Amino acid sequence: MVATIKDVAKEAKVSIATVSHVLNHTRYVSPELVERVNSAIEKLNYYPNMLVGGLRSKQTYSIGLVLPSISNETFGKLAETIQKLLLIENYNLIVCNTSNDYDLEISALNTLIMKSVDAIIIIPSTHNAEKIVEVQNRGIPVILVDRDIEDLDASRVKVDYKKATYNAVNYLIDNGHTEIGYIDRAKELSHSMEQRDGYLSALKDANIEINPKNYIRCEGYDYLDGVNAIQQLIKKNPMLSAVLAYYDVIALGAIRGAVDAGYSVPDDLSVIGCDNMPFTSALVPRLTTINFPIEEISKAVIDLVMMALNNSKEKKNIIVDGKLIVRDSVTKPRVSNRGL
Amino acid sequence: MVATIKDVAKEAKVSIATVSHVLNHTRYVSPELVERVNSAIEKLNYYPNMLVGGLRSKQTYSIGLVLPSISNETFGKLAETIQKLLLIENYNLIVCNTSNDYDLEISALNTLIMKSVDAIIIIPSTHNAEKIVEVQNRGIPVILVDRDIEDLDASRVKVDYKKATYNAVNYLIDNGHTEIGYIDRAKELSHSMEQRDGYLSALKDANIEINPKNYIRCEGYDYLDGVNAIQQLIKKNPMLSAVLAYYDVIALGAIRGAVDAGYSVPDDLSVIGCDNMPFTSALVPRLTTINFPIEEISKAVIDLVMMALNNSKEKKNIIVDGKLIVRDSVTKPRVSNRGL
DNA sequence: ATGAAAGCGCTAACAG
DNA sequence: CTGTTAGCGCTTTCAT
Repeated sequence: MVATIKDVAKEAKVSIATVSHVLNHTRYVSPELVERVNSAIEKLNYYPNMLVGGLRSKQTYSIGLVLPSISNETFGKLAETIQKLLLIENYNLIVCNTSNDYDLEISALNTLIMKSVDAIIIIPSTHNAEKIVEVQNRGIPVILVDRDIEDLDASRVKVDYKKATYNAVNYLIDNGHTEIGYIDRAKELSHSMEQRDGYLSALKDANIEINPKNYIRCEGYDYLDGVNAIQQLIKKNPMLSAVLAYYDVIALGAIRGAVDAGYSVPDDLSVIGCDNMPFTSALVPRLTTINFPIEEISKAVIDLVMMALNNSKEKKNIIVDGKLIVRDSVTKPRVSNRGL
Repeated sequence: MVATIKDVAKEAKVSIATVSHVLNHTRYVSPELVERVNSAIEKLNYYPNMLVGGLRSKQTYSIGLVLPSISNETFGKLAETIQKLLLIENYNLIVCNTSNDYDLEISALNTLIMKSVDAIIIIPSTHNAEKIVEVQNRGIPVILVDRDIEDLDASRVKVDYKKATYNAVNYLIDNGHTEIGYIDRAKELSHSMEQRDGYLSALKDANIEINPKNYIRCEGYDYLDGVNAIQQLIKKNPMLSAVLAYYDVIALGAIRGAVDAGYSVPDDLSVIGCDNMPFTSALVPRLTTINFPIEEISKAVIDLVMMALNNSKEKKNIIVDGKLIVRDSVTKPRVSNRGL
């Protein structure tokens, strides 16, 4: 039915070894034979089966990508960028969603093991390194992205969230804000700790007292969670003049919630988001946000993957900057509370 | 290094056939042997290699998904939903982006052939059926989603865009609008034609004269393209009181562009989008938009894939509704132009 | 410079 | 009820 290497060999009147070598440029073949093989391939419409390559304990040219969700625009874009770069190197991507669920993460990892992927890129959903270590022990290199797992001997690419958040809060302080809220994620992940760290350090360095009423944790990733969070925050501290959200969609919800509560944004409430998602620059007001440098991260990931694929045992830590994108959602507070 | 079926057989002191049958429940094996095999599997941490199954010309349990982009939130969500449903049936998804480019689509299809996928789900980027027919001829079933290719003998899942757009325009007419703009995509795809058809039919059925000044084609998928489009449209026809955009992000841009031009939305300009992307319900004003029923489409796709995988030669056409989600971005025009 | 043939890990037909 | 064995399509040694 579908042509195999045997058919090509027969058609070209050569051995299958010759066909294989023509396909892979893996030893000298005389021009005439190359020509005959290529015609046969074309005539029979032959495509080599990539899976068997993997059988001979070689590469499968598949890379696994495990992440919480690709329907999140940021992660979707990341997946797409990584895929495009990988394609250049002739690798394919098998994407697995975990929905931030550890069991799903394990089953994703198991699937990728069974699919004999050459490497796994993962945005982990927990701190649990056990399964990842098992994967590594099978000889599959693992690259960690965006979120960290301590004590794991793996290459990583991360955003310097502490610095990014520190800068963002500082920007609010420079604008005269002192009652600065922070909407944090409910789940305790490495980057949340870093971000919180940046928030607290910035306040501390500016000698602003830390007010627990300005801090809230937010359950989900839907804008309604942001609506809810900001309204609670406002209730707890009516003096609140600025707020930082861990995710642009939450910031969007915060704006919506503030508007619904009769606030004007940014005049009554300045808002900063995180991720620089495409829609943020179109909002009214345009959202000031922390950039998530997708291209830079993707390139770094590819570098690390290729390094691992070249059997380098070396591990590398790449840190990228999350710059503040200044737009229109931050102004000076109506009445400066500084010193009150 | 990594355990194979042989190692398991040796460890369990049975034949590899028995191990295989225990793994696949494909013939009776006595409880004692099952027990021994399972212990051996656990002890050796054995995972079957899914790729070899495909070698024996069986299934690979991989399905290909070819679409323009997963960083588009709608397609990303679609990919994720399809993947989740497929996972229940024990299939994995290999996602390929085409960026609406035919050459990339071809190379994606070639890759999927070489990866021996069991079926291909595709949102095509052209009307060209040639490569798809080749794929089918290799025995790989193809399911078309969202966009159509005429004269192709394949199963399909589509939104009734004509009806959806007809309804949306009718809703504007019912609200008293007569100068209704339409921002169309530049690329001529099946669904654009259907949408334009719906737009024109609705106007015609309401005896509203078709005004070419109300129609514009828009190059890209960025919100700035929407900004640009609406500003041109306003310039061409200052009487414009409502506009329909082919994509929520373009609608977002249209709002932004209208606001920048001194319009108030919806008071001066009513706007309807398309896709019901998550951010639309958080916008100020909340966007009225045509729903893209992701769950329903995904389920239909899975049904068709499973049907094809069961060797059914039957082809099926599934049409789903794109309902109008009424929110706050449409009002009656300030001054009704009806009859002017 | 090319071919023959041994496997890669597994399934399934065949044997007992 | 279980084991033996012939391949699946290809890569790679070994031989020529």
